[in-house]
Amino acid sequence: MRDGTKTKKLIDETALRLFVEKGVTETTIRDIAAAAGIAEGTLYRHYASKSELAWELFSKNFVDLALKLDRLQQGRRTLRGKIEAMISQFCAFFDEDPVLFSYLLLTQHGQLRRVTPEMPHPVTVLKEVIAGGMDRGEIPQGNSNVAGAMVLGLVLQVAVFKIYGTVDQSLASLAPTLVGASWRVLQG
Amino acid sequence: MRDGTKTKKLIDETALRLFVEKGVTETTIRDIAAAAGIAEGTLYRHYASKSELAWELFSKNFVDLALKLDRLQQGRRTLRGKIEAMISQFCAFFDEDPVLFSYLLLTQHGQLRRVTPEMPHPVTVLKEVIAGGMDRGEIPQGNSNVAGAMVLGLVLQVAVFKIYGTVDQSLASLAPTLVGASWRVLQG
Amino acid sequence: MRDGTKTKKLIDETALRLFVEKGVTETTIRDIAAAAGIAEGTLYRHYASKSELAWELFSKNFVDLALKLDRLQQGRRTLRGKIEAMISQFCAFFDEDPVLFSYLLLTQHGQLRRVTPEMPHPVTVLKEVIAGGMDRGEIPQGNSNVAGAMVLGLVLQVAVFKIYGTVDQSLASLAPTLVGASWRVLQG
Amino acid sequence: MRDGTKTKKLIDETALRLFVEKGVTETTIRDIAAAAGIAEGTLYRHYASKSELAWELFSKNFVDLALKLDRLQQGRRTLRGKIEAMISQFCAFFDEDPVLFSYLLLTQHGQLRRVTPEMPHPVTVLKEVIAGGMDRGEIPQGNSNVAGAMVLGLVLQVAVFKIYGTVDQSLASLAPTLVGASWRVLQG
DNA sequence: GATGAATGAGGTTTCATTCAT
DNA sequence: TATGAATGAAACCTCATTCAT
Repeated sequence: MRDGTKTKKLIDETALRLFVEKGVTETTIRDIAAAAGIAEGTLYRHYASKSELAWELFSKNFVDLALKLDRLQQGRRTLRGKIEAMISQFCAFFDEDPVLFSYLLLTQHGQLRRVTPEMPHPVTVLKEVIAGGMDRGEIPQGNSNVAGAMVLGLVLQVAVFKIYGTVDQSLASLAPTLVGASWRVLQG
Repeated sequence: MRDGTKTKKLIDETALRLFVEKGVTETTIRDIAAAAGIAEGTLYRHYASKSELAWELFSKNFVDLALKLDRLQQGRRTLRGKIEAMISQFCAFFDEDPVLFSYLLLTQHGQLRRVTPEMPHPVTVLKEVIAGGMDRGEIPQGNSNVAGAMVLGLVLQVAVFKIYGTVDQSLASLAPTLVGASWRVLQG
Repeated sequence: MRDGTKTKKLIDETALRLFVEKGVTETTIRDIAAAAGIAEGTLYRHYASKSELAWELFSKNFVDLALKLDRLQQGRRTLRGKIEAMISQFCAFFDEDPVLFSYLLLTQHGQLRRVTPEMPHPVTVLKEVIAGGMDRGEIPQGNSNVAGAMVLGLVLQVAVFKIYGTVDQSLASLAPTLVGASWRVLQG
Repeated sequence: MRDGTKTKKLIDETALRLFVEKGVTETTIRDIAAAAGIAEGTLYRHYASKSELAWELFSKNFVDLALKLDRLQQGRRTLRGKIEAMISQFCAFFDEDPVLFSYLLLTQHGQLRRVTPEMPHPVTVLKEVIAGGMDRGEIPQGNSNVAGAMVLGLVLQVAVFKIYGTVDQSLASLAPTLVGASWRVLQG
């Protein structure tokens, strides 16, 4: 019997690439099928609809990232250590699979409406790590939502510039800079 | 003589609001016409196409922002002053017209492909301001693209959190925090 | 401006004819549009979907028939008179617009699931007329549902045979026969 | 040796039930396979196509009914006896397998186009029985097609009401009523 | 016989745009 | 300038059927 797993993986990779290249709405089922070398109907054996495909691609990896970051954070004691671990690993993940991270970054606003509060969320992880640091007196007290947003934005915007080619170094090589800057931001 | 200017303004406001609420692709000409209380065909008296409408709404305001920021920056001597002026005015603009800024922020990745290098660009302004500060020795030398990205991201992500309701203060009230954090970031 | 009323009427007539000729599911939007000489999209200016079209064609005429029968029935005093009026007029209606009645008869089981109890219903009219006759002692007491079914079936099956060509007289010419038979049925 | 007969029976029963519940066109091969717990492809080991399945289910049972009715009719001398035997047995059959009879009744108009004149047909049996009665002077002369339609409709519509729940007695318990009414109808 | 992934033709529907009024 | 019915290309999706296992 033919093995569906391989086909599904092919669909995932192809769709991800096209979604990043042209945007989700601009990518048609035909595009994906043609690029993957499968029939249009085949896609529907694996996903109920195009938006389900876009959503699964987003949410699976989004949750996955949150869980990974959380695990990393838990491996360190201090806020500085946690920030260091999360940022440098984020950079490493990004460099490993830039297409995936482009997808997560560029389509976030389209998909984020569907994220439920129960889903593990990278932003929540970061926010709570920072709040913990404030509680332990490692950094001054402050609004952890705002602090989280600033650290997050600082890192993500550099990633966006990398995607657009405005920045050309690898993210990993910029990790120390990002960690340093984040740390200084938190000294508010 | 029927006053086309009023109709155009109505279209602009309605489209902007719907684009933010549902996304550009998800908003149909019919939606806009219905919400504005005009006929579908009328829209084409004022814009050549839907994407022209989306683009004009984006580019006009985007360039306008760049020019405003540039004027502000020119009114100050020091990098610190320039940063202060730009960030606090950005916050004020945002608070004045959150819908417009939501549009600029949330649809940026869709429209940015069409931005030409000649167009005045907020990012360029910021980058050059920072480069100037480095040249004048006000902050340590470094990669001004990366530094610009970090400052930009820090501010914009707080704005995004404000849009999503994660942060609830006015941006203006957060301006000093943002300026302080930006300044510390630049001490790389 | 173009007048949509004419187009809608054209759609109605064409769809009705094709639905009868080939069945609702077997008739495609393309078929209807081609036969009516309009674009496929045009149909959707007048009906939200194909099934909405099929349903409106059914329910409007179904309710209409019920109301007409009820009005006829109210014009007569006795059960015999009411039955006479309803059956002979039903036959006249049928002869006038056999396509419409074929549609009502042949698609009834597909559409009947959507009929709500509040909708005026030919069967209800008939049943209540018969129940009234029983109450007034014009015919023996009995189960008015069963009696209604028998009278209804007797008339409709002849109509069905007429549609299939098994019977070739006009229904109007058979009306006296149907009235007589119905009356004898009710002497249960 | 795997027993294909069992699978076929399973398909038949499942398909029949679903065809009645949702209609033939509205039931997919997938529906049937899922409900029967078999693979989609398996169905094609037993039937050449879906419409073949629907047709066999219809025609086999339709012809079967015609033959049974004919045998019953032949066992009686008088028209009254023949009518009595056919109607009461029809009621018994219906009560035994309401799903099957629902299928025959509700899908008849879809399948009837495919019935050939050579096929034994319940309507033909009934018509000829009535014609015989007229010939023997048991009932007044008349149009046997019309008379057949009336008797048929009278019985079938009660069955339809039973299917829809408007009538709740068993058909068998209504058989005497139906026979009596039919007999009175034939006194035209 | 049985499986179920894959096919692809064809269906329904959407929607930016045009054009007669 | 404004209208809104009409267009038609193209999107998404369904599903009977095939075929490699």
